[in-house]
Order: sequence, then C-alpha cells, then structure tokens
Amino acid sequence: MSLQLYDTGTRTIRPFEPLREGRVGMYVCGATPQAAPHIGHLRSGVIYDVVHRWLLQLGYEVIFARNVTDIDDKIIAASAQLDVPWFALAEANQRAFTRGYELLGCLPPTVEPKATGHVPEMIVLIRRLIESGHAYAAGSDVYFDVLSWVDRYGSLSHQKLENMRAAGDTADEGAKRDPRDFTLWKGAKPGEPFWETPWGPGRPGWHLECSAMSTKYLGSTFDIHGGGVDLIFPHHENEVAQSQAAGDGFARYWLHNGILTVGGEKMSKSVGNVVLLDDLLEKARPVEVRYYLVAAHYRSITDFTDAALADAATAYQRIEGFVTRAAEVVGPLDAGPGDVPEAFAAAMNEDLNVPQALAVVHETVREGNQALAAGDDGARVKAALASVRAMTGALGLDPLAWVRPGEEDLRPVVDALVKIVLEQREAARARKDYATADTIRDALSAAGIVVEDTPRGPRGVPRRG
RNA sequence: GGCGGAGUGGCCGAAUGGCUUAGGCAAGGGCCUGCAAAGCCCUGUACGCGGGUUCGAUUCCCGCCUCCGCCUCCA
Repeated sequence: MSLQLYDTGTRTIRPFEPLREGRVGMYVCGATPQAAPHIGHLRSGVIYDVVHRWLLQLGYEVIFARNVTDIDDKIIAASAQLDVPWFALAEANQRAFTRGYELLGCLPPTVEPKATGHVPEMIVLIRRLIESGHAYAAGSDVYFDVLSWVDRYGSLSHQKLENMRAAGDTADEGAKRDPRDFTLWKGAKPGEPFWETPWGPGRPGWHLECSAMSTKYLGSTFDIHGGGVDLIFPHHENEVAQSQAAGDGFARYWLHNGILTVGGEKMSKSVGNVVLLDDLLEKARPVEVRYYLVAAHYRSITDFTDAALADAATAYQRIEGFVTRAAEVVGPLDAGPGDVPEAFAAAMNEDLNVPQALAVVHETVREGNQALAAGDDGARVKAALASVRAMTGALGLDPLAWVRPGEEDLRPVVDALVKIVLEQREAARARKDYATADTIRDALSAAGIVVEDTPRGPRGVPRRG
C-alpha cells in the first residue's frame, strides 16, 4: 500500500511517485502578511504539516518550501493606512503567522523564501519569457501573453480561455494586448517601494514570485504544489503557464485544501466573519484546535462553529486521557513509525483520509481502555499505548509531546503537592469522613485539578477544558 | 453565463452496489464508585427530491432543488 493523492491537474486520485526516489520537493503558497493570520490560514498550515509529517513517516527526505509574499498591493495599502513602513507591517504579521504555526505544532518548513529576496530570480524568469515570446513589456509593466499559450492556458483549472472574464485589476488596462493577460512585473507608482530591472523600477507580480521561488529551491520540475482551492484560478493557473512557457516542467501533483467557512460563508473582512487564533485559544488549548483543524478531510469545506470546536476538544481529551493513564501504568513507551497500525497507514495513504485514520486511533484507545479497566498492565496496554502514540505522533497530536516548556518544569512540583493532598483525602475516606474528602476534592477542582479514583488509587488530572 | 465541490442518523464526519450497515460528540439504560469523575457494556438503522439501470442503490446513470467555492485580492 503506497501513497495516493488527489491531483487537481488530472482530477483523479493517483499513486504518488516522486521524481527522485526517496526524496520529495513540496511547495506551498503561504502567507501574504498584510494582517494577522485567521484560522483559515492556520488550517492550511496544519493540513500541509500533516502532509509533510506523513511524507516523513513514509521515509521520504522532504524539502518543504513555503513562501511569504512580503510585498504586494494590500501590504502597501495597509501600511499607508497604518502609517508604518511596508516592511515593518510585513515583518510583524509574518511573525504572527510563524507564532500561529508554531503554537499549533507545525514543523518548520525547510525554507521560507520571501518575494523581496528573489527579485534576481524573477528577472531571469521574465527574460526567458520575453525571449521565448510569451511575455512583453508595456508601459512600466510586464505582462504574460495569454494568447501565446492559448492551447495550454486553463489546463489546471479546466477553464477555457473564451469563457474567462478579463482580469481588470490594473488601471492601465489599455497597455495589455489582451485583457486576460496577467501582470508579471508591476511598474512602481510614485512613493511605492521598487526594485530596478531592465524594464524599469517596479515590484513583483504575485504569480511570478511563486514560479521563481519554487523552482529555485526544488528544481525546474518538482513533486508537490499545494495551496487553498481558492488559489487554483488564477494564481496556480498562472504559475503553470509562466513556468511551462519558460520551459520548466513545474509541479507534478497539485494539492488543494478546502476552505474554512464561518456561518456558511468564506471568511473575509467585508463579511465580518474572520475568526482569529486568539479567539479560539480562549475556548480550547492549542492541541485541541489542531485536532479540530485536522479532523475533517483536507479537501472538505468545513464550517467553523464553537460547538464543533468543543466536540473536537472533548474527543481529543478522550485520547489524551487514555495516553496519560496508560503512561502512568506502563511508562511513556516512546513509539516509532513502525508502531502505526496498518489500517491507519492505509487510511492516510488513501489521499490522507484523516477522519478514517482517527477512527483507528479511537478504536485503539477503546481497546487500551478495556485493558486498563480489566486491570491489565502488561502487553495489551503497552501495545495500545505504543500504537496510539505513533498514530497521534504522525498527526502531530501526541499528548505526551504536547507538554508546554514551562509546564515541564512545574509538573513534578505540582504532582508532589497534589499527591500530599490526595493522601489527606484518602485518609478521610478511610475513616468515612466523606465531608472532608469532598471538601478536598472541591478545593483541588477549584485549583484546576480533577480527581479521578482508579483501581490503582486516586489521580489528579489537570482540568482540560 | 462558465468551471468545480457538496447535501449522511440530534450535531460533527468517513466509507460503501447487498456482507455484524465507521469514528467522535450529545442522549437514554446498565456496570464501577461512599457520591462523583474517568472508563467499560448496551440502545438508537441515516444517506436532498424525482425517475432509470440492477435480483438489489445512500453508493452507478439522467433530471431537479438547495448550498458553497472560483471566474477580481484571497489559505
């Protein structure tokens, strides 16, 4: 059983075979840091982190590049409005994105190229396009000549050129040979940041940078290109056109994640339904937010609700409860990739069917709980624990890996104190002084420690809600 | 208008031409417990509407309805 991925280009699920054996190059469209990230951005971050982790699990060496579009119209507009330099705004928001990704347990990409750092590469690409007759300078801009690529333009999004409306996003529309031509390089307007090029001072077009940066780090032909479905057209279509017209093979598999909606509509400032990470962190812990974002299939549209987040948190706590209890009995048992059950791997290999993979996790948790309930502290508990840790680890959700740094230092102290208090409660219970026992339990509860009485004695669990 | 996605039991959410008909959350009953909590056991037969193909369709085909995304910046 090997990995199968849904490829937007062919609209089929097909076997994944990397260009070079054992190695995968993956490029994902990352942030345009014009504002702080919302949970839709973070869903994308978490989804490709799962792809990244699963490729690692399968033994691939992965080069994962995720770009930062640190210069564009909206950044310039927002910085003018806030009266801060454009680079200050971009840097500040990029840090917010990074913090969000880290908080949700995403592994860092191999490289995070910025658009502003790759102007020379873009100039080379533009020159190749002009020389091959697929691009032209007009006024202060450089455009891609769509009609020069008419047979293949639309191959990714399966749109026909004659059905497309004009782009119409620039004032100097008249300079284009065809209204559907798109901008490779934007001539600088007065007061705007610019870079010098053979075609005059200006700044990168959004589509161009991704073509230039992906091929720089991954080669002219590479394995996977990802992003949200909302990027298929025009962004990804234009990337394909530019790169292939310039002679590059470009991406071999196109992955697109479904968007996150709120109230049935895509998040946007104009609708006013943007949900930020901080909003969620008031309602759930980061790992629970990650579970929520991972739990639906990556291609599905997911509508965010507080109730759905709460359900996810409870479901995660079930897994976490088993893992922590089992670890207390048999030790943490560091698990390896080999401990992942076949059913889990099969689900993941089938276009990353995380919902089905999580069903395997929950079934294993139940088996483990049955073993614990039966007082079995041997093979069955160990097997279930190793298995659950391996599976949750593959998804970046291993409860024992989610202890926060500060918590790690305090944990032994808290555990020792809780133990003393619980001994007092046990003494009270032994003399049937239940009033005192319950007072102690209530006090612990107020302090954030829930008491659970198990066949092996009482345990204090940090409140998870 | 063009391209694409989706409608599953109270909710979230997979799979599947029939076979013990996921999983989670919530609910009801039971076990355990001094009472709880956690856990375990049991219960609940769903697949937008109308046709068609088939021995048999939620699953395939046709039509329809509704919703969402893209076609302009967007993860």
